[in-house]
Formats: sequence, C-alpha cells, structure tokens
Amino acid sequence: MAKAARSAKNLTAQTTARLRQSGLRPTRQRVELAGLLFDDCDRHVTAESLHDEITKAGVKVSLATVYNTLHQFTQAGLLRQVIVDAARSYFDTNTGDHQHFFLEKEGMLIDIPGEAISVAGVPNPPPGLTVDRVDVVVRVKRA
Amino acid sequence: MAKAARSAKNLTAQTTARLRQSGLRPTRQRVELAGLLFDDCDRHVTAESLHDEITKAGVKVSLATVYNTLHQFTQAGLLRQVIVDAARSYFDTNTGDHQHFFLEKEGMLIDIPGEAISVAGVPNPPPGLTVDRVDVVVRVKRA
DNA sequence: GTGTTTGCAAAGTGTTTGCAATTTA
DNA sequence: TAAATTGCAAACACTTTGCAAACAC
Repeated sequence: MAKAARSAKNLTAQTTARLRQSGLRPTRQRVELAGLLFDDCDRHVTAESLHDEITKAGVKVSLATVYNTLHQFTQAGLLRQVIVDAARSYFDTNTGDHQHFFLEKEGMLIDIPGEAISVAGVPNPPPGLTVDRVDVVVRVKRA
Repeated sequence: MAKAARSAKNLTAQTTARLRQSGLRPTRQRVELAGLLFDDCDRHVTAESLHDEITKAGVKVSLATVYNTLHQFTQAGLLRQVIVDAARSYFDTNTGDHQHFFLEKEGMLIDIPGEAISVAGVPNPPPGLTVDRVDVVVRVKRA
C-alpha cells in the first residue's frame, strides 16, 4: 500500500491515530468531522458552517455535537478559536503563529503568515499581568 | 460663571450640544448616558455594565434603550465598538487610533496609545479588498 | 401637533447543558 | 460491562424588535 498514502482508508487511519494521540476516542462523529477539518489545507469554520458541510456530505451529526467537538479539538490543540466577530465563533485549523484578514460582510477569514507581520512597541502590561498572545486582525472591505 | 467650567449645569449643556451636533435629540436618557460616558476619562463599557451603573445612580433607563443608545452613539462616531470577546460587545469612548490589552477573565480592557504600537509587514490584501482597520488585541493574564 | 424616542415584553441568535439512549474499548 | 459520547430538547446569555405610550420641539 506504499503508494496509497492518501487513500480514504489511510486517511481514516491517520485521523483515528491523531484523535487517540489527543486523548479523544475516535467516534464516528469525531472521525468524520476531523476528516473534513484536517484532510486538506488550512480551514476556518463556524459550528454552523461545519454542521452544514457534514450534513450535506450525507453524514448525520447533531449541531450540539459539532459544538462540543470543536471545543474538544480546541482544547486538544488541534484547533484554535479566532475572535473577530461578536456574532459568531470561528475555528482555525492552523494552530501556529499567524494572523488574519477578516472580511466582515462575508464572514471570511484569510491567514497572514506569522513571519510576515510584526508588532512592535507593545508596552509592558500593568503589574501582575503577563502577555498571553498578541492578535492582529486586519479588517478589510470590498474596494 | 467663568470658574464653573465643570459645573453640573454646564456639563449638561455641553452634553446636550454634543448630542445635537451629532443629530441626536438630547432626551433625558441620552443625556444621562452621555454624562456617564463622556464626562471623565476614556471608558470601556458593555450594555449591561452601563445599565447597572446608571441604575445604581438612581436613573431609570431600560436595557433596550441602553443598547439602542450605544449603537446610536457608535453610529454618530461618539463611541467605537471593540471586538475581543465572543460573549459580549464592548464600547470604547476613545474613538481615536489605539489598541487594547484585554484581560479575558475579568472582561477588562486597557487602552494602548496608537503611537506606542506599530504593525509592520501587513501583506497587501487579496485583489478587490482594501484595508479598513488594523486591530491589535494583546491578551493578558494574571501572572 | 407631529415626528421621535422610550419601555416593555416577546422574539431572535448563537451557544451550552441535562439526561436517557447509544457507542467504544 | 464500564465509561465515554451522542442527540435531543430545553435552557441560556446577550441582543434586537414591534408597538403603544411618553416625550421633544
């Protein structure tokens, strides 16, 4: 099976292993969701968009489970939550150091590589506080 | 009345004028809310915190009106909305160029002067998009 | 007076939770 | 079988809205 590195069976196996490594039982729902999230390139989803997607793929997963799974994946370090919109929560499969363009009208996020951007001059936080993370959101509009 | 530049009567008059200039009728509720928001230094409020505050001050304003007023003030350019938390909306009386520390646990925002911080290396947005604003949120934690 | 604004209560939206039934190991 | 997970429906927190009464000019 040397040449079948990306066969469906293999992907499922990889996904299963990945979930196990993260301490999550590879249930049908988690494997299916992980399949959508981690198979290809980096992705940005909301609970609803992911639920729509998996439903349209003919897989039955409740919205509540999608919410729970997104949080479990986030806690396991497989996803990162991105806060750019008061109305909904986005989850990013790219957990590395990077920032975002955000197109509010369409609810679209676009990654900006961490190396590209640099933030200088952040003052020391008030006494007793330490910097956890610096988030940059470049809000863009259709010209 | 030369020395009474900050008398209650004068403040009300200033507030009233300010609201008029923004095309907002100086109703009792708007004047009271504006009084809390704009009298002193820069402030960060949520609808609920502002409603609590004005209620504790003995002034009756419904929560719905606080929400409406915050949006009207924002639209008039007197406030700016700050998105740092998926759960609630913050409004900032500082409408100038600046950024924020955010202490998630306590829901506290602290201004960072715009001159202090600089963001370099923002890539050109994808074709058809223009940069509207660059928001920096420095998430901090108790040490 | 006339058009604006308010307040209430109801509706809305995205999200979380309690718990019985199901699934995993 | 024991423990973890799911799905449903109800509960939730925050926010918006419809409309009659109150208010500003």
